[in-house]
Amino acid sequence: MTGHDGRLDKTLELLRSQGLRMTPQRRAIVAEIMRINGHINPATVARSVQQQMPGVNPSTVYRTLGTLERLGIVSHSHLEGGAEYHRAGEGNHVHLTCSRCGTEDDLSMDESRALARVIGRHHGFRPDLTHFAISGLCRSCQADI
Amino acid sequence: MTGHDGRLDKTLELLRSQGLRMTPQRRAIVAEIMRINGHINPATVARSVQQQMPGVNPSTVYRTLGTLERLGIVSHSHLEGGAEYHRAGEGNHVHLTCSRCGTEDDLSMDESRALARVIGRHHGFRPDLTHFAISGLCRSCQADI
DNA sequence: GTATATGCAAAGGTTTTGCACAGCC
DNA sequence: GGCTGTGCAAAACCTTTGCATATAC
Repeated sequence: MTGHDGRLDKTLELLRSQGLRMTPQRRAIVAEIMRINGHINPATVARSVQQQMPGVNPSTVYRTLGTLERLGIVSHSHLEGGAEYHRAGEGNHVHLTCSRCGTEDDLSMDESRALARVIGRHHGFRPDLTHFAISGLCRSCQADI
Repeated sequence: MTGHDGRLDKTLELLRSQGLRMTPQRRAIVAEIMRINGHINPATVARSVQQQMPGVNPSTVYRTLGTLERLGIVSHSHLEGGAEYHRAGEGNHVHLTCSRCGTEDDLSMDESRALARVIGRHHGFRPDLTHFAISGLCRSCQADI
């Protein structure tokens, strides 16, 4: 059980309670979004929805995602717009980026290993430290808020 | 001190040692890439370079990044091609994505907190668990390799 | 001189926006 | 009927590729 239906129903209810209209397109798009586990890619959602309901325009999907974000149902990370590179030799340690001031910091090798241990413990999941990037607030920005 | 110059010099030396040619454009692009801390976004690099050296074509930047990747100086993560959304309520736990089979898993709240503790310990950095996405290999894909 | 790097142009994909029309309430 | 949501079309942006030209060696 993944809880699709529960969260779908709750979302539709919220939309209605906000006076938003229940069009077939919106219903299909929201259902698809709630069906997905993990990351929600707009273009992918657009393709999936079009398979069961041809003629749904991609712009409708983007607008629906915008609406859901305004309501706090989803949020998005920009990921700076596309593919990203990082220096290869530095992949062994984890990058911390402050989302407020942009400062970059790194975890030491030991800290990175500790982190990988926590992640691997119960899942057997081996994180790729090369692809690690964690955003958050650095110490001084926390103090400023 | 961030070590721009050191890594820039080493990179240029490596390029030369590979018989690659030192054009002004390449020099400017590599310098910009080595100047950046954290993630390197091709389009952003293209814009920065064009500011100091107008007329540099974006395709040159992409090709330079490809060259650097072939030499092992940088590597890239696809990030699935663009902006991504996730359900807001679920931001509290960390997503694990298997880069081989695409399976998605999550850390429990407790595990997420343990992870945040490791990150915060020596840096005072408060990670934004909403924006967390870790790629790696799940247990069964590790076995397959 | 030759092999390589660049610019240019075209094409494919993603995302946004204005406008007219359709359809939910 | 009024207001919202949708489709369509156009445009902006990112990225890749082929080809002719320029240039580092």
